Parts: sequence; C-alpha cells; structure tokens
Amino acid sequence: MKDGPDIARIANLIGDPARANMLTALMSGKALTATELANEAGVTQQTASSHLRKLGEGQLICARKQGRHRYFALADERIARSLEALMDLAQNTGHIRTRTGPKDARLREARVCYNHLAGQMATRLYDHMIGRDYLKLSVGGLALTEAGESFARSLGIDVGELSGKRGLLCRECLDWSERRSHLAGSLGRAILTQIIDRGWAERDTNSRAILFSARGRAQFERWIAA
Amino acid sequence: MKDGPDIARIANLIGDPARANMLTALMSGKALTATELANEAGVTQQTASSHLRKLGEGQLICARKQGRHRYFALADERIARSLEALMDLAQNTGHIRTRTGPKDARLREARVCYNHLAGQMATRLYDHMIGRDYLKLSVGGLALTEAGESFARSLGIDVGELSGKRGLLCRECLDWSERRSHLAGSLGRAILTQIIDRGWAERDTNSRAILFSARGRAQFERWIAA
DNA sequence: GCCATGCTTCGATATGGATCGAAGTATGAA
DNA sequence: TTCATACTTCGATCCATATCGAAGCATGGC
Repeated sequence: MKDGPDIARIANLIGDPARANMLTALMSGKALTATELANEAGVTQQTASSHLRKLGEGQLICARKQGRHRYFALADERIARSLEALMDLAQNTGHIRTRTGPKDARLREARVCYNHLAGQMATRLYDHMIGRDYLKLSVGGLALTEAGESFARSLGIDVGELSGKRGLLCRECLDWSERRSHLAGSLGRAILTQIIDRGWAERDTNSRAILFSARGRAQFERWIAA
Repeated sequence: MKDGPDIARIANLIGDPARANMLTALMSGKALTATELANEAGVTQQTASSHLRKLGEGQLICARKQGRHRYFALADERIARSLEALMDLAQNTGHIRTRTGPKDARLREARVCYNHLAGQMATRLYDHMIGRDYLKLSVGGLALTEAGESFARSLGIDVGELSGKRGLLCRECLDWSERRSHLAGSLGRAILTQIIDRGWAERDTNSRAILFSARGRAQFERWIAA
C-alpha cells in the first residue's frame, strides 16, 4: 500500500546519528575529508568509511578524490534544503533544547546553509527583497526583477553572468531557526561570497556560524537601506 | 559538533519502513485506526501499537480516542509538507522506479496531500493563480490578493470566514511528483473540499488518488479559464 | 452478566547494522 | 626504497529494536 517514493530508505540514511552529524557538518558547504567527517561524527575512520559509502550510494553526497584525500560534499543543493526542512521539524517537535549556548545564538543570527546565508539576517534580507519587489514569485519559482538586479549590482554581483551558470538563480529555502524563507540559489551563493570577500563577516572555523564584524554589520545595513 | 536541532532522532522515526508506510497512509488526510494502520504497514497490531506510540512521542502524529477505536492523524500540516519534501528527495535520489503502474499515473495527476490537492492539476492551478496575480509572495509567506479572493469566491469559498480560523490561509507545499509548488493552507483545503463536494472528483478508497470525472475535469478547466 | 472487538503491555527472539581492531591498498614525502 | 598518511575492506562483536505470541484492559453489544 506504499504510495509514492520510498521515503523510508532515505530517512533511514539520515536517521543514524553518525550520518546525521556528517550531513550537518557538510551543511557548511565546505567539502570535508573522510577523516574530518569521522571526527565530526565521533566515530573511527573505519565506521566513517562505511557510512560514507552508504551516503554515496544513496546519492546524498558525492566524493572527489584529490591526492591521498577524498573530499565529500552534499550531492545537491536540494539535499541541503531538505535537511534544513528536517531541522525545522526536529526543532519544533523535539524536546526543548536544554541549554542554548552562545554558539546557538550566533547560529541563529547568521550561519551558512550549504552555500548561502541563513538565520535572522538572511530572513531579514529576504523580507526586504520581497518588500521592495526585488524578488517576485513567478510560475514555478522565485524571480529577480529589474530593480532586484540593480540591487544585486550594487553589491558588485553581475546577475547576467550568474544566469548563465547551471542551477536556478533564485530559490527559497526554509530557515529552521526562523521558520521563514531565505534566499538560496546562485544569487544567494553570490551574496554570501560578497559578504565574505568584502570582509563584512568571516566564517567560524569550527561551526556554521557567520561572524559579522561591527563594521561589516553596519555596511550590511547600509546596503539594505539603500 | 552537532550544530542545530537533533535531526537524526526525527529522521530515524520516519526511517523505519513500517512507520514510513503509516505516515504515508496518513498523508491521505483521513484519520485511521490502529488496525488500519497496521494493515497499511503490513505488521501485526502489537508492533503497530509500538510504532504508533513512538510516532506519538515524537509529535509526528496525534491520537484521538473514539469509542473503542483510536484514530490517528498527522500532528500538523507542517509534518505533511516535510513528508512531501522527503518524497521529492527519495524520488530523485532513489533507484529508478521499475514499474510505474497505472496507479502511479493517477497519483501524479491528482492526489491528496494531507488536506489539499497535489499533483499535476494542483501545480497547474498554482501556476495559474500566480500568473494572474491571485497569489503574491509577501513578507514571510504567500498572500491572497483581492482578485484572488474573488477567484476563490467564484468557487463558493468565503475567504473572510477562512481567515478567522487557525492556521495560515495560503502556504506553499513542494510537490514530489512535479518538483514544483502547489497550494496548501486553509484555502488549499477549502478548494479540495469544494472539488469533492461539487462532485468534480472523488477520492479513491484505497490510495491517495483523486479521480476526476470527465465532466468534473471540464468544470475545473472552466473555473481556471474564467 | 457474558462474549467479541480493538488495542496495549509484556516477554522472548532474532536480526540488522553500527562499531572497532587488524590488516590491506593507495598516494605522497624523504 | 622506505616510511607515513589517508582511506578501505574484512571479520568479529555487540547492541538496539522490530517483530510476534500470549496475556491483559478497556469498550460496546447482547
């Protein structure tokens, strides 16, 4: 009586704590080596290797060999979005988080979601872009308006160039901490790149947090307000 | 190094085949008894009972006792949307479906997603509503415009009444078969109700398929074209 | 009261799979 | 060549849990 795709297979893949930790670590967007992932998951290399094989067979991650390392990354942006959606579910059906450390607060404000910005600042940016009609919902997805294009240009992003590349330009992604949408797609990625390149913020080395400097935050606000 | 919510716990819940089948069955939106769910999952009542307890503890389903039956339903519309998202993932990372029987085709065309319409006809309706500016993406969600309100009224839906109720009026939901959005929320529910009540279509007794009559399909088209 | 039905709890089983130690295969460095 | 590092494969262990039989509670019909 199974209607539709085999949901159990994929959920089971994500359902193991070690694998879930690996996937969560890969949400940072960085490609990680097998050993790094083993550490993230808190298991030995042997078991990590086994898990990675399964994740690969399940098409959730893809591997690239480089020298004597094997780098792993999420297979697809879609995977990242599904994981964020799952986090939303877990967040709100799970036990109340006992301690929300300072690290959590930072994650809530700004973090990496695969390759784009997530968290409070990301949803504010998204709302702003919707409010000013920079983004419009069109048939089958999100579209960037002319005004939005020049908004992006004001950050030094050439939208024309982006559109040429593979993958959608704009896409929604559910934000687990805000339970709202934020911007994904190649534009989302380009924005995060700019934010880092311009030195407004930097990525925390051992979490998904994006750390804005006071100055960077001000510049972000000015960009938005313009 | 676990950033964010405990994703493994929830994925593990969904990851068991028996439980996944139960959840899939509940996607029909109907509340089902423990015995019915046991049959859907292909397990005995005892094991079903155990699974149902776990799903309940995990806040994925909720139970209502009625006489000597216990009816189970998905706890939340959010659960349904997450399940559809998972189906999308499973659909496209999974092995290619070997046989896509006639039943699959029917599901692809029109089916129930918890309480609203999904499938080809649903995404067409959604695209249409976006294209005519009946729906607009606003801050933090989907909004119905004035024109959209009268569009709904033309099907006999009183939007004012709906808005009073709990839960969002309009919401997007990812369609696994179409990989596009369709309309969820109380308006989505009301539309499906009208489609059934007007006799345009009826629900298949033992699947999630929505079976349109030739006449019903024509009326649906006429409504959209109007 | 009695029995049937729907469902849960308990106990026993067994099986899948996560885990790691040890050994094996690549790749790079010296 | 020799050694070290990165990773995989193999084999054994061990634990969680899915499963069902049997018994235990409710509820409703008679």
